[in-house]
Amino acid sequence: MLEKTFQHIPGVGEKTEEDLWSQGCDSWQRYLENPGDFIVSPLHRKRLHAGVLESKCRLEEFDHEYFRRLLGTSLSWRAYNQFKDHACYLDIETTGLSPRDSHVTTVCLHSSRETKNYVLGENLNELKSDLQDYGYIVTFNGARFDLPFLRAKLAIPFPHIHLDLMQALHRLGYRGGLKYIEKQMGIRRETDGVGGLDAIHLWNAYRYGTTAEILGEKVRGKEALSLLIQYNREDTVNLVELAENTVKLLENTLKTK
DNA sequence: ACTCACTGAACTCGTTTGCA
DNA sequence: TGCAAACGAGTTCAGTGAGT
Repeated sequence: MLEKTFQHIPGVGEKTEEDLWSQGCDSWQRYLENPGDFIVSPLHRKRLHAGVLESKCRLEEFDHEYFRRLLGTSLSWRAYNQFKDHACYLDIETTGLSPRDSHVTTVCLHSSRETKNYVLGENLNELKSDLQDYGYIVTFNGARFDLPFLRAKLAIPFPHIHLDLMQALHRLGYRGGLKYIEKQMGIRRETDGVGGLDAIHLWNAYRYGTTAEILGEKVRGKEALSLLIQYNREDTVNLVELAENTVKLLENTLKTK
């Protein structure tokens, strides 16, 4: 999908890209082979040629910062398939909603290579350097929650291409939270019924020895942490199927245009 | 409960097109 | 070549909604 995208080239918008596609110009390669076959204004021709050549080079180098800058948030999904091997899926749990008076308690980072959990007071400080191994991040509502939280609390920069599935699914007409949309798409989870507020209770049960009542069961200590990690892990691992479905659906909306 | 990035509508401004 | 109309990209801003 990325290699048929022209909108990231400065001066080229949705209309010009649609116009190129309707003329049969459906990839960078096709444009470079026979640029004269396609009717575009002289200004667009100049920009397209330079833009397509540069895009090809940057993709060969997997220059995620280049594509992050030019694709922006609404088109980041188009780079998903090309950057899948460089992608990680991220979800965090915290003690509240605001970074001002809350902490990050656990984080899960999932990729094709490994699934790693980070826990406050244990290995949370490893997250920042581990993230440098990736060029693409997938989250659910991460643009407004996970990433700003990590920036504020752990000073983590995010030069990655970011696919926020909530925003992408919103454009497809899906409303509601992660668990609700998972159900709609037939994605199952072991920790069904556990929510974000429970994650706070589980952390307190682990850290301060209080008792948390989760799905009618009383848990505390290591058992509470173990359930919190499992919940965090499922939130993250399920993003893979959700991302695959979302990107396919977005591709279909373009085909039916 | 609190936060703020994103969306979409409305607008501006530069470019292209069509005609004489 | 010059002009006016049409088009499209970019910018601004208010409202929305889901995370723990």
